[in-house]
Amino acid sequence: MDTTRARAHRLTRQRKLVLEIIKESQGHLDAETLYLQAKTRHAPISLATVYRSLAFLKDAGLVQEQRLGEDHGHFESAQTTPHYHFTCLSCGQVIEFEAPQVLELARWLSAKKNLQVTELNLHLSGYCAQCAGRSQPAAPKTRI
Amino acid sequence: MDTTRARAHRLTRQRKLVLEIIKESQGHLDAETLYLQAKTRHAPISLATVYRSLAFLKDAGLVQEQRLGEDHGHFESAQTTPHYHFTCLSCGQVIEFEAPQVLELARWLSAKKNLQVTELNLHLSGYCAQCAGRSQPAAPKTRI
DNA sequence: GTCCATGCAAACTGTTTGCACGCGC
DNA sequence: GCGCGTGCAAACAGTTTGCATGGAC
Repeated sequence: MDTTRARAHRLTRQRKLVLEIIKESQGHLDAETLYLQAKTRHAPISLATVYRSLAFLKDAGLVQEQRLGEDHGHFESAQTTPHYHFTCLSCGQVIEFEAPQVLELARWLSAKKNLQVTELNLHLSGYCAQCAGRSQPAAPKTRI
Repeated sequence: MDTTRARAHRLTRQRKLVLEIIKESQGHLDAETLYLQAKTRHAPISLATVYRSLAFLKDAGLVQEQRLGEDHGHFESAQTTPHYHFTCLSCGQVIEFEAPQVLELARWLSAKKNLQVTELNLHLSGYCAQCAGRSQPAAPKTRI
């Protein structure tokens, strides 16, 4: 009945572990990698629990999920400064960058079309400085 | 040996059909919907062929794939003017919009970090004008 | 002691693939 | 008629879920 009543959540070893690994890695882990990293540590954890913990932490606003052009999700520690991602199609490295213009754009759109924007996802891909130097196989159909 | 030699591609009924449906729909179909629409027409086609045709057409630059925050892909006819998408989390409608600033942003980033950007994906979600009017269940954790 | 969280395995969704047949060229 | 495209079903990856047990509070 009382929907405002906070549910009793438990801070288990596994949840702490998942959050810890994400924070330490500083990167963009997928669930599988996270699971494997957890295994290399002593802690026993199952893949299902990794997913459940991630869902929990995401819901709590402690981690964020990203879709970096792959068919599976990547997770990173929630940050205060919004930032975006560039993925190199050749070497796979992910570069983070800030771009305040994006928020302006969101506000502009918000006002123009009267939308309430709650999520924003900007993802670029292409070739990083190093990889662009090497000869690309044919013209990498530049669509932009 | 001759990598520049064009492969002989065939324009089969199924491929024509897939392209036709995408063009007519004007929308953002996923493979399943596309498959069902094809079935309602006379044409016999399998889901596997839908995927294969989409891959083919995508490769040919005739259709583009979008990830609209869902766990599955959406496809639309390739357009000359770049545009982006907003998905309403409440009613599910997809709103397209143009935003030249985005390309400027990409160029800016390209120059600043010396990247070669070939793909750009900007996706917003939140609540549309109609849905934002109705009372939302609690504060829709606005992260932006 | 109560209940939520976990582990396991099975289910599930979206997508891809191997192989034999069919059909565009 | 050659060889690519198709259909079918099975395989696949990532993710979710049912149920019995375990552990946080």
